[in-house]
Amino acid sequence: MGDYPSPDMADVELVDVLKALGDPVRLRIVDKLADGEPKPKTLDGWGLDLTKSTMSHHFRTLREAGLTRTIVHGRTHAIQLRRDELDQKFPGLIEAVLGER
Amino acid sequence: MGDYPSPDMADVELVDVLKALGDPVRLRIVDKLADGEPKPKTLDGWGLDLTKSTMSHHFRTLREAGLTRTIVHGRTHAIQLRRDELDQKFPGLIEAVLGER
DNA sequence: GCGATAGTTCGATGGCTGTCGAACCATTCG
DNA sequence: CGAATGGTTCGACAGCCATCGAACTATCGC
Repeated sequence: MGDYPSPDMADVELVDVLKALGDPVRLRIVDKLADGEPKPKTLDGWGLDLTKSTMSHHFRTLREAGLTRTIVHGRTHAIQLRRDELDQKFPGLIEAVLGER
Repeated sequence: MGDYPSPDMADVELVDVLKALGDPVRLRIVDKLADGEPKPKTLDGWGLDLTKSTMSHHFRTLREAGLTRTIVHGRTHAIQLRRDELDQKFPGLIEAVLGER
């Protein structure tokens, strides 16, 4: 049973969010998720040259930190930024982090 | 020759700022610096039960990440958030991080 | 059912990092 | 000068973490 629980936003701590964002790979991933739409994990456009297992590790870290949710769809997974909830809990944070582009 | 160089804000990378903030001790320190005033490193009010050397390590990390500057004043040091520069380079970030209090 | 595909998990490895105590450095004050 | 004070630096240590390859799980399509 593939089960990919995201924490309740009430339990999400700012410091853990910041720690998750304080890695170049994960910051990049979050950046690609900026528009709020779910993106397949297989996306070529991550622009990252990493193994499947390493990507999986980062996806998990983001999810457990409360930044993303995983949407299972058959044998493929999509990942989505929890934009609304994050904006409510940490106003301005996501926007600031996605800043310049 | 006590020299405590802060990096040029132009060279400061967002991911390094986030990494520096992604630690409970340093997030706390930054929080205490919120008002922009220099605070003595000896401040009792940090609320942290750590050794001198450990505090020194965190102060250095914050400075090298571009978050703070050190002001030497005789044999005492003060630390100050680089609020204006940070606001200009990463609009909204500091405010979002200082959020709830 | 069987092969292929999407993804996770596990174990190993090397590097980074938070913490401490002790030694050291610089400045002030008597 | 000499002692006390504020801080840094160094070495050691333990725990964490990014990365990889290999093994495993589950689903789709023939």
